[in-house]
Amino acid sequence: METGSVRTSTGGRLLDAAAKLFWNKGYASTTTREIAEILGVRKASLYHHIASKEDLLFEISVSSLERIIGETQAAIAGVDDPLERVRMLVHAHVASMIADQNKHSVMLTELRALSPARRTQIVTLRDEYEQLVASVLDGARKAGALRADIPVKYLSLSLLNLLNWSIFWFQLDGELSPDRWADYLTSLYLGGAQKSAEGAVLR
Amino acid sequence: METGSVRTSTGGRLLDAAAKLFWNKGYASTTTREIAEILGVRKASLYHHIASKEDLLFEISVSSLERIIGETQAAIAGVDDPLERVRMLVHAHVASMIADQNKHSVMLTELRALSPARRTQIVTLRDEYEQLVASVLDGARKAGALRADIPVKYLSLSLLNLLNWSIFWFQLDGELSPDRWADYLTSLYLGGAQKSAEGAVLR
DNA sequence: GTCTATAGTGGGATAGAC
DNA sequence: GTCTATCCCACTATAGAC
Repeated sequence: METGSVRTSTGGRLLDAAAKLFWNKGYASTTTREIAEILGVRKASLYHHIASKEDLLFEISVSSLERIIGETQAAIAGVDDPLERVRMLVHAHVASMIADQNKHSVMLTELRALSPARRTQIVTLRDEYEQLVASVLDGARKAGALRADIPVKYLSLSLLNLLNWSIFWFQLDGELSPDRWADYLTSLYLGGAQKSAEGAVLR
Repeated sequence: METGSVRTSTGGRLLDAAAKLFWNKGYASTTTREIAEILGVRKASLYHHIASKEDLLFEISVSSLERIIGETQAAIAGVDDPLERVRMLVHAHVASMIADQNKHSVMLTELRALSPARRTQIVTLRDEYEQLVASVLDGARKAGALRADIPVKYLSLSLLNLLNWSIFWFQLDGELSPDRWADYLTSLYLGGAQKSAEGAVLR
């Protein structure tokens, strides 16, 4: 986790502070002064830890994606039942996303602000994750557990829409726990919203 | 449509040009000079048509929401069957969204950049639309067509996630037509991804 | 590792001629 | 309705002391 860069106290808090501001105000509208204020230092001091503001956005994006990829892979490792793999994936995605809500939101919405070279790196990581999701679904489809009349590509994009964009309204302090939301999502995604699906795959 | 403000040639193209740039680069990173360049004028000339850059973002958001509200209401008016109303809503939403892709994307992602007073106005319009969706779903649920084991609030948020965030990867020139995507979405949302749903509500 | 001070740039918006 | 010229401001990043 900490390999490759020194993480002092200020350095460690830097990413979280930046993610919070980038998410609340947007990357371009957040000033280095505001980030420094949260950390209790002057803005010039930031440049001892980073080379540029864009570094922060890049590291936030990488960190968010590596976490979600790692935790999702871990959750489905060793699980054989095709539909159970889907359930595990949904739960891991929701949990990881909510544990890292600011970073994840920023990664999803601020890709445009990165330089082309770094944007490519993030897109590659995203593709890697989308491939993981698609392969879980494709496995379930090949096992006869998922419908075959809609291309896996769109089954996959739909699940990602449901998963990713929950983050914009999900409130940790609300009445809904991450696990319960993951249950709703799984049941709805697999069983549908129709009456006949009532109780489907809800545990 | 044109009531309340004069829409000269430059004025009319202004919103579209701004929406395109705001979507490609983000609101904060788009300069008035770039907008002017597209229109073939100097940036000072923009201020004959608008009072501020923020005006553009506000008008884009209002225009996008009024369109989607209007077209969705029109699509379900006079339709009685509860599930058919859901289908109509999905088709109208997808069509309207894609016809106005830049504006709609900007409305969804740049809310933060508006001043509090104007943000409130946009949030009110969004709430109005979400109420419309929730009421269609609630009608179907009360008619016994939708499951009752998941609160309508979450049935509604899930459908909005599926609908709204398609816009970020949907390509009009791709192999998928808006109507076909709406069919997939309807079938998936109502019937689910499981094998047993195969062919569900697909026309 | 943090500070003060400032360089250097580019932004939104305005003045006033045409 | 568009232009040139410019104001004023805030930003990122750097220099160099401590």
